[in-house]
Amino acid sequence: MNPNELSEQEVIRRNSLEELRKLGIDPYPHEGWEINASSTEILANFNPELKNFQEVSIAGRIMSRRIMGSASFAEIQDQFGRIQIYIKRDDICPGENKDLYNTVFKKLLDIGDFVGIKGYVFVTQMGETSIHVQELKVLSKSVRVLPIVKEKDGKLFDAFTDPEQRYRQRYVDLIVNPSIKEVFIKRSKIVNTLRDFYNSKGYLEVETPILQPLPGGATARPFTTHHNALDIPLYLRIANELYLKRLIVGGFDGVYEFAKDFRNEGMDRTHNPEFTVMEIYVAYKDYNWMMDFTEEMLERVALALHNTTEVPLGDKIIDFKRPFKRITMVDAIKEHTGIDINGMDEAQLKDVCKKLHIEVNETMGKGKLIDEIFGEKCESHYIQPTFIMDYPIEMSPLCKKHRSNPELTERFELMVNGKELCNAYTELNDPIDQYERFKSQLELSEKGDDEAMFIDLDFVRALEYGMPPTSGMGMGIDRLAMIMTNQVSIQDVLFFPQMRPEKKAKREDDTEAFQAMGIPTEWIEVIQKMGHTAEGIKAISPGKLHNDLCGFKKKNKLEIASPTQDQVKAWLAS
RNA sequence: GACUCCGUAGCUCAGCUGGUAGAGCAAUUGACUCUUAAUCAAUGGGUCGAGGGUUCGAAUCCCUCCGGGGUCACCA
Repeated sequence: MNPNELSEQEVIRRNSLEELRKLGIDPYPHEGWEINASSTEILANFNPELKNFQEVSIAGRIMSRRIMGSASFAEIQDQFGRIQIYIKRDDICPGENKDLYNTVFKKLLDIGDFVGIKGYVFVTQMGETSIHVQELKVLSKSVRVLPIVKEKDGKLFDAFTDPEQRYRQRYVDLIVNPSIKEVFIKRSKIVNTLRDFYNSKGYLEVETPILQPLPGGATARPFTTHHNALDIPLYLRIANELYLKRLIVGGFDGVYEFAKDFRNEGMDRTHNPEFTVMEIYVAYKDYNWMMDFTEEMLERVALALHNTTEVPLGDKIIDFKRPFKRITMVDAIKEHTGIDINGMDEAQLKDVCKKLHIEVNETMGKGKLIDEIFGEKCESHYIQPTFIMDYPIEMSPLCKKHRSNPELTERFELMVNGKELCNAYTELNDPIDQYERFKSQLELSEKGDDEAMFIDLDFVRALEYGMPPTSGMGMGIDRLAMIMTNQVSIQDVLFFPQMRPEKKAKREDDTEAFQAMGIPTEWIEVIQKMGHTAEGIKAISPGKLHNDLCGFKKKNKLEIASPTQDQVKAWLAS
């Protein structure tokens, strides 16, 4: 069927628009509607003895209707929830004219329409708090049919669960699956809690460029774009680290940013091309201080959301109670493989990898090898929040060398549920060392590592002016939201996860081309309805086209003469 | 990228080893003044994701493509 054609129910709803207008009712009125109560507020606080809520005015979507002759029940859904309304014909139509009830409410309104109602709250014989409607107004008509989800005793019937439709049409998901809203309300609360925490310490929220001439601060493939006036390539940021540290150089002692980062890499349950990262940099601190800070921060978030440090996640409970376990990377590997890699060279590490059945290749240096061992054998074991400390220097070109071991850096990652949640350094502020590190990244890149960092000379210049000792930390907000709201997929904590665009139905108007082929006008119409193009139709066998056309005619009972097989052959031959 | 499963009415789903497309909700018409997955009666609604093949005959079997889910790989 032609996608531009309306379904039966859509036609009916569009007709209702006209019927409403004929009755002098604007289905899309301009003026607002005063709201003095919400569904949840009424349900929580109504008390028949107090006689409160006797003049309520609310607005929302009609989500169900039960019509019984001259009285009806319906459910109205507002921002917070649903409440039942009771409509009696003679109450909303006190005079002779019963159109508002008989025609407008019963026939022209549908599930999904917005209405405003005024009335008083009461409890029905079945014991449900409801609004007795005294005034009803159409606020906005819906001409597309919502999925109908019903619920009884907490059980859902015909739930709207198809992930593709839920993500592509999130608005529908939010309307019919109210629990989805909760996830995003919690996400907002997470961000607010973090922001309040940082502000209470006196740190400054800042904004830094998303369009960057050099994509720095992380190892990842960027999206590339182009600035026309400057005629230069620009990259969407993969991290904001280097800009925030420039601000520390500039004299701010604490800066943070909630940043959308963009990485042109694979997508799966935990990766979306654009995602949100919070990065914070604090002067005169080191990574030990940052571990304490991170613990306090996450404990606060857990308490703000759950009133306890224990957070359910799948079949596990994650406990964010301070302090978290701390272990060095070398000890973590020792713990899970029994092998002490301390002091090993590249060849020895490769042997270890072989013994552990970890694939290696020529481009891998010491750092990468250690990272592989950790990733394969250790990472997934850290379910409860655990700081993994002291990473190999090759993997951390922006991080200060360890104060007691020059092969390591003062870096930690916080593992939760077997995944990285935070990443933090004692920041490298030695400009000479930083330049050398950038240069060795260049060597890695020449060796074939396609995600080694670019040299950012302006950043080195900034460090040359002097940066105070600083510790910085980055945290994936999407991942934090997944943990705190018990979701397994990043798509469930993003309103609009990236999807392949929907295939557009081609609507080419090839009327002239069809005419040139000698096809009669009445059949051109049919061919277009069947979705054929002038080019495409030539690839169809004349026999099949003949059959299809005659079949279409029969099916739709068209009063036009069938073409002969030879005629069809002639059209296609031209 | 590999493997695997899925795509049937507005929605949720049946449809066996090929033989004229089914149900519930929603819709339409009617009944009904406290219902709540309201109920009762009647009615309409589908080129079964797209294209090709096998066959007298394909929603069903085969191939290609499109879209999506899951697992893995790559990637933080």
